[in-house]
Amino acid sequence: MTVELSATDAGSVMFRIGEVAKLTGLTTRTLRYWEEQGLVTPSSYGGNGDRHYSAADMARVTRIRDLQKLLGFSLAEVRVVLDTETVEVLDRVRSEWHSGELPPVRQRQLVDEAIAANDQLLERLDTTVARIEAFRAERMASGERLRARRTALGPAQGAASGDDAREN
Amino acid sequence: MTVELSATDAGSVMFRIGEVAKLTGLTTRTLRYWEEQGLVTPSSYGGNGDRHYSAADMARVTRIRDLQKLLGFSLAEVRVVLDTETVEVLDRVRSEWHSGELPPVRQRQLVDEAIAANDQLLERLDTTVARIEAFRAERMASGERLRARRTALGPAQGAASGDDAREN
DNA sequence: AGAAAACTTGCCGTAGACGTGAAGATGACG
DNA sequence: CGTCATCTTCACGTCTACGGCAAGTTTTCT
Repeated sequence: MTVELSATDAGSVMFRIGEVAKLTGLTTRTLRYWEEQGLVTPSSYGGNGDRHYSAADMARVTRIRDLQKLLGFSLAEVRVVLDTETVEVLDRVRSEWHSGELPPVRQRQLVDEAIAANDQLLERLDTTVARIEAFRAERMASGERLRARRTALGPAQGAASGDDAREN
Repeated sequence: MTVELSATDAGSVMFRIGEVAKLTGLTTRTLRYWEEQGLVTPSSYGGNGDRHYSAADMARVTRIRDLQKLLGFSLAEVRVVLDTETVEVLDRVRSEWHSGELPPVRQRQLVDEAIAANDQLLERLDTTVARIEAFRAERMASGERLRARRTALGPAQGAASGDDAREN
């Protein structure tokens, strides 16, 4: 049960690709593919090139997985979301550490882009929710009709004793 | 603007594949593919084999599209949903035309199955909406922070070439 | 030490959901 | 009657998101 960790980077805990796979329920192939697509890059590599994932990397991996599996985003869409989040983080770091590393014009541009992307995403979310709600309403009505029909069909008799008489 | 309709079937309005494509935003290839996959079959064919879609067929097409695009269902999953809906329709038809064609036990069974499938679908809709709402809340907060940061960065100054007018 | 496990980089394969012509038949129009 | 727009049925091409194998290296276990 010893969790195989490599802690070469300044004492911070690092995971190997196999561990990340097990912990996230993904495959190593998927992780390499995501890296290939520029979605998540391990923060360091070992001598033979083996990947060392930090806790932050892990978080990013699970985030990608959630966006993809829970929200049904394509990897391209995931990329957009992560990019705006990255801008946000970078912006915070920059403003806290030493504001003014890159020209303010560029800063404004980045933030504006992030805002635009975010708004677009929000819009999409709203229309999607609205449509799903409409569909839900339909299904509710459908369920009402079905239940009415069932009560009209007579009392419960589905729980017969063990051996059932097969009808056709 | 003449909508090309073919009304060969007892006066009921029929659409040709191209019209269905335009009205639904799909392609003719997609419609043929769905038919090939047994998802939607035009209720009649012309002499040279051209497809005639009824209004009910159209409804089924848009339903498939919504299930697929809004809820992220695969065509296999769509098939399941449509099957239970078919049961519901059959039940209505049966009860309206001449109730009692097949044994009530079987009727009850069918209705129960439809109810179960419907409830399952509703559950999935709810969890999906819940996830999206949660994500939406995240993004809203993110947007707040981004906007705060932007106002902190100073007034609009994209004066260079005027491609700045991004406002909502 | 030496086997076994885990990792690496290729590179080709696949399933789902269509796209994209090709080649030919049909019906409407001037 | 020729042309044009649509339709038909193959049949191969494409994109996404990986799966899987090979051949080689490194790490870990005993």
